[in-house]
Order: sequence, then C-alpha cells, then structure tokens
Amino acid sequence: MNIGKAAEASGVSAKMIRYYESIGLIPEVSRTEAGYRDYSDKDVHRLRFIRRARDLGFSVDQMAELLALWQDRGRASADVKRIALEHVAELERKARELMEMSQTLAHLAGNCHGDDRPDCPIINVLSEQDGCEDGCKDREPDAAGHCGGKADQSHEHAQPRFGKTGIEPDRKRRHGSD
Amino acid sequence: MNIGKAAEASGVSAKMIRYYESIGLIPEVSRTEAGYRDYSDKDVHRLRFIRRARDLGFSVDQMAELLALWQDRGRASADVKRIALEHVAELERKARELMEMSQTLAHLAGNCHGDDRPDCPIINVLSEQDGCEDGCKDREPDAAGHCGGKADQSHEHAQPRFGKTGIEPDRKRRHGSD
DNA sequence: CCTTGACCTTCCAATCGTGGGAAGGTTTAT
DNA sequence: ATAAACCTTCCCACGATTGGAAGGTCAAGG
Repeated sequence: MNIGKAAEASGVSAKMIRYYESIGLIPEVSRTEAGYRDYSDKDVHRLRFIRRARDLGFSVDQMAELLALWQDRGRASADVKRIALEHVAELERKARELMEMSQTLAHLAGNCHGDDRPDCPIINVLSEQDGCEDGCKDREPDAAGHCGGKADQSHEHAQPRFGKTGIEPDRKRRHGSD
Repeated sequence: MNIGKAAEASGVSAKMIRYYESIGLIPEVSRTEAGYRDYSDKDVHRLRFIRRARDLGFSVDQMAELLALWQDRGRASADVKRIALEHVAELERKARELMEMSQTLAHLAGNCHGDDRPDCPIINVLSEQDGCEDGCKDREPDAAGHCGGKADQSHEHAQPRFGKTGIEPDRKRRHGSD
C-alpha cells in the first residue's frame, strides 16, 4: 500500500505520515524498488492509533509514550492511566483558561451598548492605566478611553501565558476545504 | 524611555515590542542619536492596551482592529462589541473542544484499573479497528488483526481542529514599507 | 582615561503541527 | 506515446514567542 492509500485508510495525511517518520514517531517502512514507501495493514493500524490519540489532543511526545506502551504487552495499565490523567489535567487547565478569558470578555461585551455611540467598556478596560485609580492623567493616544469605566477585573501582572504545552489559542488551518 | 523600561512598564517583552513594530502592529518610534528606540508614555499606554488584549486571547490581527477602533474616537461601540463577541464565540468553541477531549479521556481513564495488569480501555480504544469494535480488541501491532476492515471513512479530517476566526491574514509582514 | 557590565541594535534560528508547493521520478491508463 | 496521477525530497509559511550571536552604546567605578 503506498502512502496515499495509507493516508486515506488511516485518516493521517501523507504529509504528516512523512513528518511522523522523520521525527521518529513511526519507524521507516520498507520501500519499493522505485523508492515508494510501502505500508502494511499493521502500519496503517498504527497510524490509526496515532490519529485517534491526536484527536484526543495528545502531543507527539505523548503519542510516542502511548505507542511504546501499546507495543509493550506486559506494561501496567497504571502507566497508561497516568499519562491519560496528566493529559486530562492539562486539557482542563487550558479549557479553564479559555473559559476565563471568554467570560471576562463576555461580561465586558454585556456592558457594551453595541450601538453607534462611541463609549465602550471593552475599550475602556483595555486602555486603563495601571495607576488609574490614583491619578488618571494622560490616558489616551488621541482621545478615547474613559478611566471611569471600570468593570470588575482583577488583573494582575502575572502572565503565565501559553508555554510549550500552553494553550495555543489558535491553531492556524487556512480554511482550505473543510 | 528605552525599550527595556517600556517593556517593564507595559508588561510586553522587548522582543515582542520589536516584533510588533516589525509587523506594523505599532508604529516605529523615534530613535536616539545612537539608534536606541525611545518610548513616550503614550507609546507605553498603547503597549499596555496590547498586553491586555493579548491576555484576553486576541490575535495580532484582532489587536490591530481594536487599536484602530481605540484611536477612532467616533467609532460605534457596536464595532468593538462585534469583535469581542466573535472572539468570545471562538474562545468558547475552543474551550468546549478541549473539554470534550478531556471528558472522553477522563471517562476512559475512569474505566481503567490503573494497576499492574496490562488490560487498559484507553489503549483499547486507541487501537480499535474501524468497524470491529465488537470482539476485535487486539491491541499490539504484532498481532495486527485483519478484521477485514477496509471500511472507508471519508472523514479525511474529522476534527475541525482549531480554526481561525476568519479574519483575513492581510499579511503586512516584515519591514515592508507597504 | 579605561574597563566592566548592562543595556541596546539587527539578524537568524527554533519551537509545534500542519499544509503548500516546486522539481523531478514512477506508475497507470488511455 | 503521452498524460494524469501518483510518488520522492526539500524548502517555506503560519502565530507568537523565545533564544542567541555579533556588535554598538551608556553609565558607573577605578
């Protein structure tokens, strides 16, 4: 089976199959005389495993762990469960972070008239001066913000931001054919 | 104020300030004779605006829109609200997606003994053959089952994965005196 | 004055997972 | 024979961010 068929059968694109091979997530498969990759049903099975893990949000590193555990028939289910639960915690953390952002923003939008008047609490909060409570001097680049529009937002300086395992608020995907 | 102070005062790293300038999100500031960037309070105010928007998960493109609206004192609050609500929807969609993954995985983990026995529903689900869930639970690739399944699944990319907000790239990339 | 260290500058690379595309070879069907 | 549809490798792009190298500048202390 060539890479195109394997991609179709597994749901992993040919591009990604080559990529997974290049980073060592999957072994190199045999080649035809012409150099075409040749996939067995077993290989496709592994690719489907990968696709399902990916659909559950596992990273490549985690998938490598899971694949190793999959092939180790004597491994303890506790090992798999540990990885899964760690991942669950991570997914929940990211989801919570997104929900917090969403709620903050929805709250602000809820207080915004949304008509043709310029006053807007969303912009107001974004343009608040840090020391706005005690002074509120020069505040806008041209003229816009009103320091009076304080919605409840306990904004601290901490910015855990999205690290390597972080949230990745967007994932790209130029809308091509989906 | 040099870039280090501006970074400290705004919460945006010097690296990112230069990056934002390079892509045209913020204008080029004046320079000292030695070529050092020199930031005014107004510039720092704009950077803080950017940091807050970023902390709310807005993309660079969205921040550009918000900045434009911020500086347009006559803009309708409806325009700001629209951007905010679109972003809220996007954040919620992503959060839901993560929660779904999390719940699926938590459910599987809940059914996993998590002891030293090898049987594990998490691995089982990942390695399931399409169309032979009932009884076909070979889990190691060595014993790749030929469940007779060429069951074509034209999902091709079942998971919408993370998508873009639909905001056009507009690519103003690198120093392009565009 | 000179040195030192902290700062600044630009440029280049890497991350992560994925897709796009070019240049060239192979297979298959007409 | 020829064209379409594959395959191969290699490079580039994305988003947002960080890291680092090579070199210039500034403020302090000796």
